[in-house]
Amino acid sequence: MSETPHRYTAELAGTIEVAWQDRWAERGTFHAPNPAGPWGDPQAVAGYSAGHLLVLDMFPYPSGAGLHVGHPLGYIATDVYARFHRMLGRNVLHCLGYDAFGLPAEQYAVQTGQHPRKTTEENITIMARQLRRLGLGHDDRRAIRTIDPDYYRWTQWIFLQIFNAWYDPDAPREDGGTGRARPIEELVEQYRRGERSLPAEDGRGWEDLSHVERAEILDAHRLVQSLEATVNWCPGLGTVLANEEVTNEGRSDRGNFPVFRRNLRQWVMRITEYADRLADDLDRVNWPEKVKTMQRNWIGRSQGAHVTFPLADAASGPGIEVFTTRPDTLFGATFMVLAPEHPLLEALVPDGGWPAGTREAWTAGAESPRAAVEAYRAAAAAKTDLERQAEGKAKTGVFTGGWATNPVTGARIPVFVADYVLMGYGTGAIMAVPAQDERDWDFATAYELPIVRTVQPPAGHDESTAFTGDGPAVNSTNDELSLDGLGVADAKERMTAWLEEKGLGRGAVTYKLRDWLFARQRYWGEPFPVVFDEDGIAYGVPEDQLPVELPDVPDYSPRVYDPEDAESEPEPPLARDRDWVEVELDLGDGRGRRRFRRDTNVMPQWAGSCWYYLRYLDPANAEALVDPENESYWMGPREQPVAGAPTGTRDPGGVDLYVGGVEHAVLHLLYARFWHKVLHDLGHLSSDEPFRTYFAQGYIQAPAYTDERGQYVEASAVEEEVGEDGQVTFTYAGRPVTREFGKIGKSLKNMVSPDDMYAAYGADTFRLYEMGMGPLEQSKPWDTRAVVGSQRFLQRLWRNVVDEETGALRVLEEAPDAQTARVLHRTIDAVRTDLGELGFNTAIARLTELNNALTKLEAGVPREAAEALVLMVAPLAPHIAEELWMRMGHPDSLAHEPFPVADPALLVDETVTCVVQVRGKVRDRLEVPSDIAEDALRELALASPKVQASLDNGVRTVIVRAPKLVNVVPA
RNA sequence: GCGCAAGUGGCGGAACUGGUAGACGCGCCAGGUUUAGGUCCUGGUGCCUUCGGGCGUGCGGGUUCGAGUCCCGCCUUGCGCACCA
Repeated sequence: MSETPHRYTAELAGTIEVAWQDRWAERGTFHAPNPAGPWGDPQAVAGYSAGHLLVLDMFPYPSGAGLHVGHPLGYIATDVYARFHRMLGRNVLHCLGYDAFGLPAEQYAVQTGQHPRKTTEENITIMARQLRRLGLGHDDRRAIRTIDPDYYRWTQWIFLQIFNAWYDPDAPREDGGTGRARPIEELVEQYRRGERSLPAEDGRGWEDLSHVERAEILDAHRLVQSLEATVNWCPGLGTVLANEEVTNEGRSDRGNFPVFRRNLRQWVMRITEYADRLADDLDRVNWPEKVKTMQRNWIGRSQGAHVTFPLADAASGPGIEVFTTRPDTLFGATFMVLAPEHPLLEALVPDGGWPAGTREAWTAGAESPRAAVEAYRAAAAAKTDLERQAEGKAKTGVFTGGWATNPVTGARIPVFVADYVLMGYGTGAIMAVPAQDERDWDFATAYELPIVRTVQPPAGHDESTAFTGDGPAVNSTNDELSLDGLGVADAKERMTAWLEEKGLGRGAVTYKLRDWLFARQRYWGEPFPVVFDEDGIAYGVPEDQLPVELPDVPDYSPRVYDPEDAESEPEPPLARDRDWVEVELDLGDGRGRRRFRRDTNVMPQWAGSCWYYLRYLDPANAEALVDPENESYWMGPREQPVAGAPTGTRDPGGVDLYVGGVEHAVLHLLYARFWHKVLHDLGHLSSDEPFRTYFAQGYIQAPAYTDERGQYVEASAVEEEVGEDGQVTFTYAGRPVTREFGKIGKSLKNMVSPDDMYAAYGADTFRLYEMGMGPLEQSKPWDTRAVVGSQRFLQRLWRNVVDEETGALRVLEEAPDAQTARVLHRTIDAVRTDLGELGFNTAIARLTELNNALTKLEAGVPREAAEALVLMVAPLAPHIAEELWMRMGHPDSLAHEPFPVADPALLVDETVTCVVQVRGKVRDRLEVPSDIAEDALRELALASPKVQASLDNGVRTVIVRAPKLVNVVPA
């Protein structure tokens, strides 16, 4: 390579980097002291004048393929931020553990025919080595792993907390709202004292009930329940999945297998109890609006009313209950629609032929309502979600033969069955108001149904369409009630009040959010800390018997099926281990040792990642999942609410900065918030949200190439050529290929490993390149060729301090000249601001300018400037900075050295360039004193010959913005 | 279809509350070091130009002394939601 022996090459960088990584580890440089718990060191904590900061990365899953250059992006960003704040005098907690249970780990193990623990641990070893080589300033004592019994013991403990809790919607909260989780014993106490009436009103008290009866009552209140429910069964994975894990196309998030609806008994977490708080508290956190919107959409809260429509022909009966967000349009409800799965259909359809008033279009050509409805239901049941979607928005349906009564008009209205109404939302039945709803309009026009406008559309509204906007109510009067003239909001209120008064309906809120299906019929996960007795009653395993360890089984593969086999049944691997399943335990309930059956499901991957950040705070604590003092120190609410929060909002506490990809916007971020709130309600946590500030990082994309068949070819073997005409072409093995940019990975054959970067450039160069590419939130293309720019920066920095020939120090023991001092302090000022705002790319640009300016100093670089530059580079490229700092005579690490502070006096230049414009176009530039008076500047500008030359007819106005701009407006 | 972002040199990207468009880097061009290539160093680099200047931030309008930035309409790309009553 180079003849100069002390040149900053990749080899030298590698030597320096590994040496510093060892020193940091030996010295425990990044150990953050805790105020309490097993590592409690209150004195050390008190030594931090500028407070504390908790920085967090999304919990990584150790993949079998190793890291690619996209993975470290966020880790580097949080590391730079953490190191910067450490230099500002804060006690910074930053670490990283491993989310190692779950489907991908298990699939990888099954593929390679090895035990998942073995492959997972090997993968962790590889990943830990790759990450260590990056030089992240992590507190390595806190590198927890979800698969360790010491960790999942607490995952199980949290499960039991949730299992042994119920949601009391009337309990006051300290934030002024009502509704919170409470220990189930408090519910038992209420029943025992008779403060709460028992469901069966047969005069018996709590003590008179059998243990089965009591269990039934309590189980119906628990925040984790075992329910017979419609679940997403995925034969290809051999397990059921949560709604969040099923894509819009009705396939599994992992593996893209078909998912079928089945009724099965499963564990369900009652996240819906928290729907309101999960939606409302988004106002209190500093997150990207986009992610907040995604969570709000997923929760899908809508305000409206439940209204009951009596059946027209039955003397009595329950009627049809609907949910509507537009009770104001009730006068315009001219028909009703039930979902094909609606349970009332059976009773509603009359025997015999079509009733009087049936139109030809309603019958689908069938002989009778029963035949028509049965055919329609069968057709709907046979359709997958994908097929329903493929049919677009064309409305189909048939008349049920049944009639209902519009409760406000008294009109007899037909009841249809149609698949545009979904059983899974609201009540599975709607009142159809074609005039004010596009879907109902489409159906009404297709089936010749009446349309009555009850909101007056504005002039110019297309009369062949529904009107869904605001306007005065019309045609909305009966003997007791008139909405006419009212706006939508007032009309809703009036109508809801009237319905409530008449007992026909009541205001209601519905949610799209469903309860969280929590069990997986797989092997590689946390066992449920639950056992069943011979009556099928579930008991939590006592705390002192945790963890329930995952047994080693000879056959850990899940039973998977033909992905299309909807009729297959889940079969958990743990069920095959009879010795484990059948167990004799003393639950400590005074009934002695009894025989039980263990739960053979395991928890979903989200379980371990729902709370890992809490364990980071106190990983060695054997008494509690986290010492309350540690939790409130690191995560407790702060004085100030987050930026942009509505006035009066209180800070919810939580992690100070969370960085990760937006793909977890709904899944992980929602589940973790839910668990956190439960633990908060039960008094275990002072914070009320897990992630106060969340930053969604962009992705690094890399070029991928396809050949003429559209197949991806190995990107690293593609050659680039610039033709005579300047056109760039790409070839692979001599044949032309087409370039695109996409996610880095095996499937696009465009892997770039950080290991290659360490070898070719060193970790500092790699870090600098990733941080300099552009804004953190943006996705941007990887370009290995461009990495050299970052290396040149570090080589110049090195040369500014160290003589390449001799290795001797080159810094001058004299003060910088005035100009250098100005550049230095302007850089300090800018870099401080940029690093605080995650503006790493602009910080690097400013540091590059300073570095280049110092390079040009013939005599050498003054120590003051060199040291400040090294300290400012330290968060970004820590190894070279430590090395130069040491060579400049400092024996201690610079990790806790104060970050340079700009001298305000040096931020103002003596002279500035003033731009002189004529009609907004630049005509001249003048060097002027920066404190020049407006009048003097005006004179100077008008005197400019270039300005005079472009003024023919004199001057109308002169706008002066001293000292930087003058704009002359000609007459 | 609805909603939200974003469109700036050959490329990644700068530009604070409207005030010098293109910081910094890649690439490219020229020169230097080197036996040569590469590395490295120095300088140049938006486009056009008759060398006066003209034109330039997706397109078309507008507000303003002055617009990448503000307003209106469109186009493109990306993301999210998608019969949610």
